[in-house]
Amino acid sequence: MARRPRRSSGPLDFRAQAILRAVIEEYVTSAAPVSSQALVERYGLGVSSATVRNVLAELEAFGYLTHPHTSAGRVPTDAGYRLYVESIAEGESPPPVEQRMIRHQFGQVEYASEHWFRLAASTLAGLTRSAGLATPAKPEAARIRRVDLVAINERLASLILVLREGTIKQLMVNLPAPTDQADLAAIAARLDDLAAGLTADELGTRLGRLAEDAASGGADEPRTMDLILLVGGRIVRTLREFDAAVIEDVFSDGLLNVMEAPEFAQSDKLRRVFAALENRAYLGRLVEAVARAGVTQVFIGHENLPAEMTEVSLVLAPYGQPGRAVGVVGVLGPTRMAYPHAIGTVRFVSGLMNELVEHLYA
Amino acid sequence: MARRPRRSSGPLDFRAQAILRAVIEEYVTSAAPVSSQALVERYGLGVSSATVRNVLAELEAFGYLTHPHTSAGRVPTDAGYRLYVESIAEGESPPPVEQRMIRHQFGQVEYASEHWFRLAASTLAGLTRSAGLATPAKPEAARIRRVDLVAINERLASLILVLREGTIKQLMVNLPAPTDQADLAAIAARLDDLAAGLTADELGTRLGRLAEDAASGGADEPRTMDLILLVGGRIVRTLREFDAAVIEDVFSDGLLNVMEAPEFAQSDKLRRVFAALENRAYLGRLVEAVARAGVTQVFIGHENLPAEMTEVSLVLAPYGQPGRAVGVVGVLGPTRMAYPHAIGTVRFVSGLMNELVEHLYA
DNA sequence: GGTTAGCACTCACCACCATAGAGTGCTAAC
DNA sequence: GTTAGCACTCTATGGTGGTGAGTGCTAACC
Repeated sequence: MARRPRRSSGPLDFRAQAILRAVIEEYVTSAAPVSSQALVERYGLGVSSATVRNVLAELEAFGYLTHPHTSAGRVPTDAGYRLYVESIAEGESPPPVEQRMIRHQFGQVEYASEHWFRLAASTLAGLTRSAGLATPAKPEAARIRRVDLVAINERLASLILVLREGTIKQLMVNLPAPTDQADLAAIAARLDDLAAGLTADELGTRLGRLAEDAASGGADEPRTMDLILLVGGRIVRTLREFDAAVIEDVFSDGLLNVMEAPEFAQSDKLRRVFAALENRAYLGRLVEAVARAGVTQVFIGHENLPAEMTEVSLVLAPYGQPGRAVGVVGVLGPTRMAYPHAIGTVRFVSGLMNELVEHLYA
Repeated sequence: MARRPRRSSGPLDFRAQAILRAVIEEYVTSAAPVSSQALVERYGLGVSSATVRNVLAELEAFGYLTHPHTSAGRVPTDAGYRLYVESIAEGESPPPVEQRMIRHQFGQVEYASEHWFRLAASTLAGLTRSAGLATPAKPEAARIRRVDLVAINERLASLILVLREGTIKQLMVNLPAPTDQADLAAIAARLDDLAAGLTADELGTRLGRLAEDAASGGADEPRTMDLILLVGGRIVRTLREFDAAVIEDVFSDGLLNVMEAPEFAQSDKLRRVFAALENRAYLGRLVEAVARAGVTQVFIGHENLPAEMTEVSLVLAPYGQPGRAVGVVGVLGPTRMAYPHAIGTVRFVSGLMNELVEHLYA
């Protein structure tokens, strides 16, 4: 039931928007319902508390605010936060001093390694006092750069796949018959030739053809050929799994920051937040959505479908090169979050990651 | 202040021990202070509640039990749990059906991969309804099995180290001058020759000698030699770091199980448990102690020094081959834990991991 | 028309008290 | 050494009244 639009063409006049903004900013710092008087005192609104009350009632009618109970102040709803967030697009970037410090820290760290993503997560956590999240950049369809086989013992070998972006997959292969390092090296060389530059599907078809040739009496010894097909099959399967996996890993840091927020003083809420963070499947889906969309997104409270996440918000930004490899960085905090600061910080870090990733494709 | 030892030579007579055991077992299931009457009703003690009360008072004087307040039942102290744990050495292994199921699950999983340790952690978590922990087996001094270099772009290469046990280390190397894959392959081959089978220290001295030879006019082109020394140095450093790291990774699962325990209903306690689990440094130290000692150990409440951990207990068991590679599996739960079950389960899983690891050295 | 002072009303919060019940410690009898 | 019995202690529960914050509404004001 929409009601009395007033004074301006939009559903919400300018003053109402300013007051909504004030309520949110006050609530973000105080964590307590905001009264009309507090708004008049702390924000130069130039009207009396009675007038503010009228506007607050209006904002509540539109669904942007609520009331815990009759004699309490106002609290923003998810819709209120949403409206607010839409109005701040860019956010507040960290001050230049901090930007330099962060750049410096990234310079200190092993390039493109796990440490990189841990650092991104912990930087975000530190700057926003929320939980920081970071996922490695992942290509859409992995391409093989190098195949290697190392004998662990005569029935067990370690298969090493280097992908185009430098990531590595390793797995153990049980050998059907005792095989020494020399034989393995030969097989690895064949596979390296065969697979270099290919995706899972391309390698799959090429192996298929090879198998046909072999059946009609190819050049190779049958035992060698069997091994090539065996290991090749494993490679294809591993790559397919990797491609299918939404997001390989979500590094997180600073969960304790979130848990210290007063809204999680009741232990069941605390538990739910924790469960939300553990639920990597869902987190992965959000992350994927952001990676696909290619723009910074904010998920607020109930917009994050699972029940555990209704009291938290996420700010996620993609980085990397669309079509080649994309990762996501972001923060997770209580819905009562300093959005401009969070958005600005996440954008800055994603920009930084962007620059850094470029070198991988230079 | 020790007091009135009675009836038997030891500080605690047989009946007192039985009652202590009963208190603990009752408390473990009920999570509430145990009254003298509950003990008489549920455990066939053959005496009246008044007699039990006398014994309880005695046990309290010895420090094995406490009182939350005058009119409450008894609760075991850490010392009480300790005495109890000392008396159950072996613990209760899982029933054969479950043992078979677990073995089967391990069979389904990628050999010696990350999944292995995740599975160990989640199996332990599931069986004990606590948090499960597992660390990969880590050698005392890593030995190189294989060195490889893959060009990412002309100024950036991926350095791949395969260690003797099949674990892999990967790092990025910035190249001082543009270098193509062919040159890299040559350098990698030289390093592979040079480093195979060596530890960090051994490789370090060998590189030192090489540098001397080169200074006095060696066979190689100086640019090649520089690169070999550069990359060689990185290898030595990486290996040293790896050796120094107490424990590479602690996989954990089922933290939510622990958080659901009623003793963590207050959110600050919950937070502390969570902080304890996050504090990998300390967990690492305990794990290392167990790896060194080579036997299953139980850490109870205050015995786990940091303040966050005073309300949790750990059961940790080593696996692997002493002197070659050792890892640790275990569980973390509230001090009010079903110790016999936890100990038995942890021992079973560590035994299983032992068997599995043996294949790596077969 | 919008704005504002004033006031009645609502409701969470707190302190206070009384009661009930659980479980002990002690004493005296067995 | 054991036990029945009882006084005692302390928590937990629920009800009560007062306080204060903050609203919503009305009527006057500009």
